[in-house]
Amino acid sequence: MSYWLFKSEPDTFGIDDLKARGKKGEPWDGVRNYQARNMLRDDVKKGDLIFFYHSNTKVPGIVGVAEVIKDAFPDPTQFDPEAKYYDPKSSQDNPRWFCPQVRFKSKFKSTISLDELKQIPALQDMALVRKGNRLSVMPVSEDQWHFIMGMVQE
DNA sequence: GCCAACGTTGGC
DNA sequence: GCCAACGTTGGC
Repeated sequence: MSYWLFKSEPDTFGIDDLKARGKKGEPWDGVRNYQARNMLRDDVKKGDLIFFYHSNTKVPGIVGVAEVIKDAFPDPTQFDPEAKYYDPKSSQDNPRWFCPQVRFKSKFKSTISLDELKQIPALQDMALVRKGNRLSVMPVSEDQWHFIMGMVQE
């Protein structure tokens, strides 16, 4: 099993939105970056756990945990001319973008802020805390996962 | 809202 | 294949 961190803007789709989807979860669609795509398509697997990260908000940080309930499949929004994430260069025969299905697992009592994470020496290898990083999907090591879970308030 | 960082596009 | 122009991300 692997661990991940997925970013999302709470104004667009936050952890409460995922919670509201209930058991069936939500396709993690709209990712349009090749590095992130490759991870979603090749490495993110059913059963993996995800830190849900809120970006572009007052206090950016990890707000809870989600789980992958289905391996990635072609992202339907790339084929829909009406969709924000429509990609005219993609085709049904040769889809370019993929999304796994994810489901809400838990929400932390308080956000583990980016600011806090940056101050922890054990987490300096995380892409998240490195300057200029814009990846919206990134791997989290088992050690990092457990360390961060240890910061969660009861 | 600003802007640094970085990815993508397209002319050559 | 280079690289300038442009677009997007995301912290602040």
